[in-house]
Amino acid sequence: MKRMEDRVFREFLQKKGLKFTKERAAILKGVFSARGHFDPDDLLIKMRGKGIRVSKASIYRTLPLLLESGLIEQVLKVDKHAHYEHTFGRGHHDHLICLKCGKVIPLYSRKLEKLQENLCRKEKFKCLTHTLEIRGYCLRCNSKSGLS
Amino acid sequence: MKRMEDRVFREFLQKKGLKFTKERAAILKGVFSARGHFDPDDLLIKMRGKGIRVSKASIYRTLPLLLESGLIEQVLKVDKHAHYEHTFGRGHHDHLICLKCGKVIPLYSRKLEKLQENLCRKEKFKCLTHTLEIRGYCLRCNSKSGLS
DNA sequence: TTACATGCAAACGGTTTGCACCCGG
DNA sequence: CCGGGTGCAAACCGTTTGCATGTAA
Repeated sequence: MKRMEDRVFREFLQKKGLKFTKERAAILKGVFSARGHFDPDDLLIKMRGKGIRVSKASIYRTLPLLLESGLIEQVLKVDKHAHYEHTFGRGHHDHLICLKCGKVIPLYSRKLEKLQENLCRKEKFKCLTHTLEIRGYCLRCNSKSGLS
Repeated sequence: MKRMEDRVFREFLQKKGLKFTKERAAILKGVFSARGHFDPDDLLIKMRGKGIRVSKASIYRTLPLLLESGLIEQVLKVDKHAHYEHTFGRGHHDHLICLKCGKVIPLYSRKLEKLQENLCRKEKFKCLTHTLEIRGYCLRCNSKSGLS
């Protein structure tokens, strides 16, 4: 009774000429038994608690692979290496971020802001600020390269 | 010919019983002469380049004040201390994050997703993924406390 | 005059890396 | 058998902090 995500990951690794080791299998299992968010350390502690021994390094090396394979998403990147921009006298806006050239394109949509407000109201959540980052390829990079 | 943001910052500091030092004035000026994004180190280097001497520590201590005063916004918090969640077999969703209790409430809106797609199309941006984080107070925390 | 601020350098802490050994294909 | 993987511990590096000194109000 193999789990679906096992197959996905295995095939992803195979395609890249990488190996499906028992450590990677264990990490995958740990990730998928997490109920909500986790950070690498959470994961390590939880696995240790279950008597599974993997190194912190392996976790750090495996998570990007899971990310790349689409099995997990990165959320809530907090605190470290902060970037800022001054907004006084300018409006709030969100960002389109090109994954190839790193260009950051500001984006503002009144409709988008309104919609977010409505959603918060529906959840009875008092919204103070928000950050929207859309990642992908800008026109220039998208046309330049055949594919990702 | 004092700049508007000087006044705003000065008043903000005064209200908190803090001082408007020449270093803080210099940092403010540096921040407002930045064209786009910057990180603390960018700022330091740029200021050094102009012969302005402030310590890295002062920059790190001043940016949160500027943030709190509403003069700048934090964007693109990258890389460090990453959080993940597995998404395979579950849908993509965004997050409401309570600044008091830290609770994370998943949020999904088809309308929101669609709108983002449209905006990208308009910008000729090939969207791959996005992250939306709305920060504020959850129902429980918002009603519990008098004010922010 | 007296908190509060500054600069410096050391400490912190999450993440990455070098290396010797291990193992999946 | 071999190229990639692992664990360990050290290195990294952005950020924070302790402390002696400086200064705005």
